[in-house]
Amino acid sequence: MKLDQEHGIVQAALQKRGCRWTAQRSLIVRTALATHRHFTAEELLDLCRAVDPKVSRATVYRTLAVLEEAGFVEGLDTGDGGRRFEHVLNHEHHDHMVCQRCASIFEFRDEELERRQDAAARRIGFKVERHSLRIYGVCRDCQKAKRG
Amino acid sequence: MKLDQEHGIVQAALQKRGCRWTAQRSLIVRTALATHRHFTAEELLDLCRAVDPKVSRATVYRTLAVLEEAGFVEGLDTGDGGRRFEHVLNHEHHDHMVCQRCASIFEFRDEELERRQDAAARRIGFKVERHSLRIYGVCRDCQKAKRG
DNA sequence: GTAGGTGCAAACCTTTTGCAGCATG
DNA sequence: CATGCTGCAAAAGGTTTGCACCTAC
Repeated sequence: MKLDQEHGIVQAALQKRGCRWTAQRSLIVRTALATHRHFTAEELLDLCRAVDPKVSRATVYRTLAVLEEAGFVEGLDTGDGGRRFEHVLNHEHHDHMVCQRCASIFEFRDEELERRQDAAARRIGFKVERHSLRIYGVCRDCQKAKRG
Repeated sequence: MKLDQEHGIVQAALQKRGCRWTAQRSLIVRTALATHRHFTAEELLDLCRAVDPKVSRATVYRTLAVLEEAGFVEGLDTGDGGRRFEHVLNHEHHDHMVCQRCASIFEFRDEELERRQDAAARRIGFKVERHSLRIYGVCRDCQKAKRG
């Protein structure tokens, strides 16, 4: 199963970084990988607690921080102050369009966009670590709904 | 003076929206317009209190929300959970590079970037209202500092 | 006069932290 | 068996809200 494989990759990577592999981390990682949505920390906590009710909130936050640092998870601000995460394993980098009406998130990618961002940074000697591009607006369905 | 003129534009626009023009709003708007930095709500509060010590925190937050809705102010997440604002009056749109070491913010603009974003949105029928592009990394000075 | 704005303080929400006990490597 | 992880609960930080009073229109 693909999930087990990914789970193994994360385990190996974290252990290589000197982290211990606990039952909680295993559960949190598995749950995060299995979630094909952009989740909040609280949502992830709930999902984990459905399996093991005594996982603590602090552990979820701490594990998310580790995963983010290791590059397996990426945080994105939703523009309204909220924070959501997505796992990026076997997920090539992409940007997001966020519908302001239904909160749907659409992913897209444009190579030329990436290149030009790098070029702009190079121009002022800025070393890029990551970037975040979000386009806010109204998705096709909500435009229709409004009219209809 | 340019500031007075801008202040007048904001006043007119807010009144047209049915808002009342109070001494507090006037002060908050003037202060925000005069600040040529990316400020937090708390910093704006402090600046206002330097003039009138009894301006309340709630009023600053409420006014910032109105200004943002009216398009005079734009919020940007700093990537570390923080939120900063900038006024966008007579300020053409630009994107930001945020140094993760010294927190400096560099503004840049690339027409082709804008065009390609619009094109990507059009492709899926998404109506763009605004966008936010932030590049995180290390600025030239901090790269030097690290080496030196 | 009335709807909207204000100040205060408390509530809220999300995230972080201190600490004592526990389990991994 | 030492160090890192966990759970708990409390603290922290930023933002919002309820309410009574005030004021622009």
